[in-house]
Amino acid sequence: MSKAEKTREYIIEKAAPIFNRKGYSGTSLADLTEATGLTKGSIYGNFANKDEIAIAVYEHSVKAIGKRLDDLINVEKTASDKLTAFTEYYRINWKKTFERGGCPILNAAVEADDNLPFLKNNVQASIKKLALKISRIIEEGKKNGEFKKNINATDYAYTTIIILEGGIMLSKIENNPKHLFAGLDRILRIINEEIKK
Amino acid sequence: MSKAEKTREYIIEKAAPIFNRKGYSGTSLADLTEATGLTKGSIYGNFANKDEIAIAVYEHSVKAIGKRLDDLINVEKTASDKLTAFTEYYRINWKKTFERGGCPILNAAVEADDNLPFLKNNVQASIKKLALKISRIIEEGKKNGEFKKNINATDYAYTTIIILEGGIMLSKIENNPKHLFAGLDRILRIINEEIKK
DNA sequence: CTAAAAATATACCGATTGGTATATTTTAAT
DNA sequence: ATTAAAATATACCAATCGGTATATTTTTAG
Repeated sequence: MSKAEKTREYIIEKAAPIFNRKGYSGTSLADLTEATGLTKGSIYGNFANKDEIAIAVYEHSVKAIGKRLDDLINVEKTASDKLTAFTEYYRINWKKTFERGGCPILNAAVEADDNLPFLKNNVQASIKKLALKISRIIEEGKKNGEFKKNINATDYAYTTIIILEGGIMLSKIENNPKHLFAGLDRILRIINEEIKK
Repeated sequence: MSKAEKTREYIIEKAAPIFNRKGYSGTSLADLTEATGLTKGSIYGNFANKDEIAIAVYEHSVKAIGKRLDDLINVEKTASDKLTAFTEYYRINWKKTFERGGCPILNAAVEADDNLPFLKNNVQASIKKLALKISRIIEEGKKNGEFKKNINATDYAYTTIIILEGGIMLSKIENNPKHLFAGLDRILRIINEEIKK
């Protein structure tokens, strides 16, 4: 890894929680020079403009969560346990997640939809990817006999995301994890009552 | 109503969709002078600063939705029909709502939690008010024998909000109402299967 | 160790930001 | 119709915005 590549990653890592907390419009380049200790010249030597930083930061944040989710999911054997592990991630990490500004997908989705066309495709793609991660587990459960065969895996994947993100939003603004936990409980209940055989 | 009061309301009405679409940080005073046709001097003659405009706009937006919800709910007799009417509001108005930037509560919650302390209390209060609106209907149903007596009305109210806002977020970024509709269906299913006797 | 290349810092740019003092116009009571 | 008060417009402010040309430093290949 060249020096510039290292610097690029360093900038992304330092910028990630700032963009996630303050949003794209709310984050200035002065915020980034302060957080990194670098100068504008150095940052713009590694990124063409602010948009490019925001995209790189968003992709980095989503990828990091995906990896941490996979680490938890992949140790489980059954589809049911994998879905439970998915919900456990948020039960375990809510505090750290909230400190870093909450769910990057939720934050970016709400800011980007009307306002940041350059980021919208990335957000849409990351949501599709997350839905695919969940629906694949459900399909796996259908195949190995754990789950009902006549259910729509994609629909349940999106229902899971809806409840998860709604719960994060509510818990974040109330500064209390109980709504998120209630959402996760609701997801598990749906799995037990509607998805499991 | 004095001239200034009229101007104040006029500014709020014109500013509301702009703040909702572009967010607080993303909305400039130039946006507001352009949308109103007024000058900065006139706007600042009616508001002390940008924060005060944002607060007034937020309160106006939430109040307007509350009123429209009440108009739909109050024509219904049973608690069950009132809750259905609540969900119907979003089925009917999703398009107009999306054009105006989506749900003000969701948007403000996501931007305010880390970033806009001056608005946070208002968002928290409006969510509590919405939860109360729903839980009162549920309590009404418990009293008149429609709903089970042993359920927690507040918990179900917050579950409703979680699913509603999660569905709005997803549908908005995908520009497709299906996720919102699926959320509303899920809310009605919960009412039928868990709340109704 | 040297020298070219790559990376970073300095110093600047015009435009825009939120905000204000003051001048002008409009409203409304007499 | 007159006039004081209220409302709005004009013209400005310093600070910050994203961005860049260029100088300096650091890295790295030979």
